[in-house]
Amino acid sequence: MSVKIYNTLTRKKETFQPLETGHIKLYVCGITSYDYCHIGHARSALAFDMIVRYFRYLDYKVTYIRNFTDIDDKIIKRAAEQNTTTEELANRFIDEFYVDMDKLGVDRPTMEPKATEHIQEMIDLIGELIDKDMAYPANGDVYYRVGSFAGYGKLSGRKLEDMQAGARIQINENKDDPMDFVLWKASKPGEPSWESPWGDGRPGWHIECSAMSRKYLGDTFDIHGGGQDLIFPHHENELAQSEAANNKPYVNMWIHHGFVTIRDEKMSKSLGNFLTIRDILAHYHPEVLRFFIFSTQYRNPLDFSEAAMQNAMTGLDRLYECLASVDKLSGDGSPDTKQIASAKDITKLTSMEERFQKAMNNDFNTALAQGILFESAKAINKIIRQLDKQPSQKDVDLLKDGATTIVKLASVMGILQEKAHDYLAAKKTAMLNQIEISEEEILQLIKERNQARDEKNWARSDAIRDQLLSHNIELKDSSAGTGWTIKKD
RNA sequence: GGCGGCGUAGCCAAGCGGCUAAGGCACUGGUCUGCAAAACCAUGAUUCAGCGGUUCAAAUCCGCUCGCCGCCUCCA
Repeated sequence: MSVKIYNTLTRKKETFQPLETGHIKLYVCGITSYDYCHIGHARSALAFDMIVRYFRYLDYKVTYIRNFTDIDDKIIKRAAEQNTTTEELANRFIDEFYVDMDKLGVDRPTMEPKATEHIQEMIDLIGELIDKDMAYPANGDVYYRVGSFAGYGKLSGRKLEDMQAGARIQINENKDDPMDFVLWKASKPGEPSWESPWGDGRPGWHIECSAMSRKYLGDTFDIHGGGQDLIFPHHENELAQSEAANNKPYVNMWIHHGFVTIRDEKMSKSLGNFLTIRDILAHYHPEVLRFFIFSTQYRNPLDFSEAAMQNAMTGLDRLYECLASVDKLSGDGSPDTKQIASAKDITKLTSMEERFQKAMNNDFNTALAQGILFESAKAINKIIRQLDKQPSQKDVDLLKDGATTIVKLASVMGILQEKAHDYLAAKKTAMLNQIEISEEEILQLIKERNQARDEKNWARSDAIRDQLLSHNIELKDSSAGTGWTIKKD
């Protein structure tokens, strides 16, 4: 089985084959750090976290580089507004980024280079481009000569003429051609700057990724990723710079994920319709956000809403409830009892991993993968419900193996990673804090109600249940006793 | 204006030429229960925005129309 990935460059799903057998080299554009991260950033981090986890699950070695842009116009502007340095501001929000990532359980990439720590590599790269006449200095700036690179536009599928026709490009008299883009910017007084052969200045945005990816992954590497909004101009320009400098293909496979939208509009800082990661985590368990994000295939738009988050939470709870009920199975089964699981349910469970891989191999179809988890949980619930007091060894093994496999597969998406009991208990505690009744009171009332039930005093029993219901507490009677949960709206 | 994507049950969402169109949420009926809840079982699209075409066969390929979204400027 091989992994198929949609490649932006060819606009097709292709069978993925790393350049070096068993070792995947991946570069992803990280954040520009000048503010808190929003859910769109979370989707990016989580999408590639999932992709890397899946490759590692398949036993690939993955070298994963994700950069920080810690110098650019917006950082300079924001630092000036806040009366601080670009360095302090950028580092502060890198720290905040890690706070969010750690809460979300995002694995750290292999390396996270910062732009400001690779100025020399960028100057070297720009120098090579000038030597090849692919770039030219002008009044302290350096520009890339777009017209000299034959492949310009191949990633974003644009023709140079079309771009010029509808272009909204600022007039800049330093440029030979309006489409040329900046590699090095002369600094204005007071701005952070670095020495260069062309005078004091700072790098343009696109050159940093070309320089850092080359340093850590080489001239040509397997996968380059980012959001769909980076295709043009950022990735188009990176490709132009790197291929012109190295005379080699830059990247084999380009992966671009879709946006998070709100009311079907792109969430972005410029539109102001964004929610930060910490806004969400204040109200939802991190796994709920992960579950929500993976409920749609990574390339499709994902519309954020409270209803969608509630939906995700209900689904996640259901899976945890299933795992918890398997955990409750005590001891070993009996070798003498007959197995009651149906052939169909046995197949559902034993084929789970194979079906999961098939889904994931098809361009990381996490939506389908979640469906497979639900089908498996359903089969488990069904078997448990039919179980005798002395369950058969075969059934117990099937259930425990099924639950173990669910947890293992879910780990690719970073969900179901808590002990089911702990997750459900923590949830209960969190919910208790929102209502005006203590657990002791609840348990006392349940005790009273069970006494009433023993006396068949149904009026009293129902009154207590209604009383608890007025506090949003729902009761669950079972042979094992009476449990309770917080009612969903 | 140029380029790209999407339109599948009440909502979310798989499916990418051929098994009864996954799965989740919601709804309804049943089993269970003193009654409930949870769980389980069952039910829901003769049909995939519309219209044509290709094919023995199309939600899936092609064309046109309608609607929505994104990129073309910093943006995950």
